[in-house]
Amino acid sequence: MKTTIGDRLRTARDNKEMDQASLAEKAGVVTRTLQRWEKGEQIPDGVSITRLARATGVQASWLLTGEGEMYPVPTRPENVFTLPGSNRRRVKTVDIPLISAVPAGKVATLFHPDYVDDYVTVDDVKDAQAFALKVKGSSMSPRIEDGDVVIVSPQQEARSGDICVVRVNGEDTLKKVKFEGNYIHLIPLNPEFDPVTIRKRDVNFVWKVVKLIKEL
Amino acid sequence: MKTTIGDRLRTARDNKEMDQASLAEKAGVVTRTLQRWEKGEQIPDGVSITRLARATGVQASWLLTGEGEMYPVPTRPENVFTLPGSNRRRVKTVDIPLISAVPAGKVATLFHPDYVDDYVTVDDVKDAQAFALKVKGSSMSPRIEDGDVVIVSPQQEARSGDICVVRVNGEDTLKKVKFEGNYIHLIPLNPEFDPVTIRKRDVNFVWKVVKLIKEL
DNA sequence: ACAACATACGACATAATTGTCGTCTTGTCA
DNA sequence: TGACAAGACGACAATTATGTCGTATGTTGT
Repeated sequence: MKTTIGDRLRTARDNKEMDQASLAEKAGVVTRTLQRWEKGEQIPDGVSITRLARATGVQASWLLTGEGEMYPVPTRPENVFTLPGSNRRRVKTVDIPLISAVPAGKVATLFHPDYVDDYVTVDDVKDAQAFALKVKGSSMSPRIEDGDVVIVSPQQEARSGDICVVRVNGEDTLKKVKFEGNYIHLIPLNPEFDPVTIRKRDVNFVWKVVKLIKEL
Repeated sequence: MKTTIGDRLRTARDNKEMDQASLAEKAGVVTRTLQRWEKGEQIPDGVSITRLARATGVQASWLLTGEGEMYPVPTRPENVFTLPGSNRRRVKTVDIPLISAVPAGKVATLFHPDYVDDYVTVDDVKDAQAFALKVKGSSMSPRIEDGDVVIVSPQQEARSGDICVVRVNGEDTLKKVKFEGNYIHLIPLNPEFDPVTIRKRDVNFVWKVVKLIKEL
């Protein structure tokens, strides 16, 4: 069952609970034209598609292809502004969702509003999928402690010696990792805890920690 | 400078190093039509836009609006997921000067452009006089290490047990402080260093550290 | 200079889309 | 029941996009 642009347009309009007349007006066309689009009799041009996407709140690419996200993921706006002072320079900051608990399943779920508690603003994080986590437990103490916030960049490849968030058999830990063949060593910084060696196939993910924020 | 669909289409084609003829063929139109699109004389219909986006590898929504990412972000395939609206709330952020060296004299001097190397953006710092410092030395290791950035809030009163930037007889150190009568104990976290006890009148200032940012 | 190529654009016919008008159906509510 | 709103759709003219010429410009390599 493949959907057409017309079907998707209809869905988008229904979701917004708009009638044909008002959507057509926002798209800058008459009702009859919108009907022909919804019926698939004719194909809207690019400008109209843009207006339709805006008016219905869906993503233009979804309207066109049916692929990708129907509604935009909660965006993290870039706050770009100029700072005062003689050595003015542009600073690019990013808002990153702070997630209380990493739910089972997909990474994308993380950005679900239910899981996003808050946002933290940081400089210099390239990864659009980066997010923040509050640390629980003291296995990385004293360097990283309970309540600290770590910024995780799932797109960056983790290497031996990096501090990472690792999920093993459904359980999440924060450890220094060391790769060795098919095994991964998880090394707590806290000498009171012992290193653990696990098989790579038991690991659900290894996410590199790129920044640490500690409130004192 | 606002770009049009035509401009973006041209950019996308150039980036792919395709000539008009081959892109036009992939879009299912003749060269002349592609030229009119690039020149902005006419507007392609939805199906053509989809084909153009596919052929050039850019995102359809970028082609249409110029907003969002030009090229799709490398995402894990399992990430595709539809999200409802967000309950995002805005957080107030502050830009704080990052200072390389604390000069002698008043706090206000710190904000002189000559001393400001950079700015860091953080949430939740109430103190308008707050500033950031790069840590040198390892007396607070392993919790705070060389190269970490600390946010200092001179307006907050330091109490026993707080980690502070202390200037004693013109020298700056980062230590845990303990007040006791007319004396202050400066306690490094690093056990290799010894605690120091000094008289209060030898202390130029004690600034409380409210946040620590560590790049990994 | 010459050929080969990519690009640019005018002119005109054809095809597609859109606006306008009218009519029809369906469901809702007083 | 009648009035009304939302939607559906046919017909025709107006508008816009496209295809198919032809021709012109600039660049590259021989």
